[in-house]
Amino acid sequence: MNNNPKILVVDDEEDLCEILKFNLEIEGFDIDTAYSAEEALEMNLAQYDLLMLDVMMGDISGYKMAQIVRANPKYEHVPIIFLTAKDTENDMVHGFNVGADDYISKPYSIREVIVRVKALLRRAASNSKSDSGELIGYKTLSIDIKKKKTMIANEEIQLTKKEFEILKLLLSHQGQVFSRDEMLSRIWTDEVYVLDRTIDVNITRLRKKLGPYGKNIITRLGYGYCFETN
Amino acid sequence: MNNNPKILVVDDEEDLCEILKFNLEIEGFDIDTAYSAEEALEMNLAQYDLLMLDVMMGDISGYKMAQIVRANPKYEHVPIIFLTAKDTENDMVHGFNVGADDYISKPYSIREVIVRVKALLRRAASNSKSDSGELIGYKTLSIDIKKKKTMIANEEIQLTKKEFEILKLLLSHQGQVFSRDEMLSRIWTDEVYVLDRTIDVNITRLRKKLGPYGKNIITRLGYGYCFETN
DNA sequence: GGCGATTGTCATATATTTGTAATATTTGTT
DNA sequence: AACAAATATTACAAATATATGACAATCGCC
Repeated sequence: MNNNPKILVVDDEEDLCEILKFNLEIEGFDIDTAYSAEEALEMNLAQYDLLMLDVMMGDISGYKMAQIVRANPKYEHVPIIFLTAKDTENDMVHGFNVGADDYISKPYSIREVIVRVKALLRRAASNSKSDSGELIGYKTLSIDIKKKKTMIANEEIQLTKKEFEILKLLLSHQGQVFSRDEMLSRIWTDEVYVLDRTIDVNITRLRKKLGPYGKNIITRLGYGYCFETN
Repeated sequence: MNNNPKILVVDDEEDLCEILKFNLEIEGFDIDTAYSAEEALEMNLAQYDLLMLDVMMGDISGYKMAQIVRANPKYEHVPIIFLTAKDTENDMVHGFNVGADDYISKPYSIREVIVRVKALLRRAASNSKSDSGELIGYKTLSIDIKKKKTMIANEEIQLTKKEFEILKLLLSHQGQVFSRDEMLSRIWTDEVYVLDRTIDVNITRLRKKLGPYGKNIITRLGYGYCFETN
């Protein structure tokens, strides 16, 4: 498992998908492709750091897809870039109105796409602490995202990957409740199918290792878990 | 003091500054202007939600200014948009490389500028606000949707899932009456069939937990329940 | 391929929520 | 005030949800 940004490219012109995939992978991104909005909407979109949508596609246009994505609380935060041949001002305005973060009209150069993708990811990352590589913490508990290290008052705590990922998620959104499904889609890769109860077990393990801070991971019965700051 | 986003426009063509100022203020932004990078750099840039920089300016170009801004930890997070007549791919790439979040080349339409500004602010805001979940409330009673938390004057009230969902429904439509059937279809899953009387029982429980605010959940005989603001 | 660490599953124990039914109270109407 | 209809309350049982320990499967690494 690596930490490259994951991008989903959705375009019904398979050649264009491949060209983008090829070039963006050179830049160090992980690219998945879908050849229709329908196909894309069946995927777990929360796993991506960015969606690149073609506007003109079969039954569901890129605009329509963006609206669907933005209406789903699970996905609404994922940045969206439109790629399109349409180049009137109205189209662009419409694109932004359905929630685009950027809008690139064809013919576009690959370099333009790359720098715009990077700029968007840079901003998205700098604002969501979780990816910034900075320290996240609460009182004497802190985690270092880049070093994958967990400390309690200068003592290092050995967490496994899953434990660390769960703590990272909860700690970087203190107070926010995450359902088991949400945690599964954010932390587990989608090829893997595991039971809800797996979360419970990992939470138990995490709590045990966190000692006194274990109490801060609280159960919202019927909803999920959160890290509570008291 | 209001809460409009504050934007600084830096351009040595005073007319262009004024045009932007005029149009963006119509959209509800607070605009300050500076006619050179030197002038802008003497201001407290941290107060702004966005910097709009012309690339071609006197002694210090927009690019140079962006580099200076980005190098200062106090300002580095402020989003930057370049406005420019330069329109070669290299210029654009350079703009992004010095830390731009967007790059708009002249001739640009005011509408394009406006939607791009909005998109950028939307993203910048959505990420910083994302942890302080949606709050709904009445007087000292408030609920946090993301945290699934209920507070009365800084005291947390422990509600069960059904109680919380009922309160959320009533509180987010204050004054509106919901029939038992409506509440059943909104809060209970389709597969489950429960008696109308179940609602009554849950309402009773909720009222008890809400203490003084229990009185605000009132019964419309023959119709249902609502949260009354008195 | 084998070893140790990690991770998932299951079985079981425990805790909490929720629905129902029986009973009491309120409300609107006459 | 009396009555019927609607709602409130209470207690209990059933249904759900979670916690945890033990074991099995899997992964990563040499």
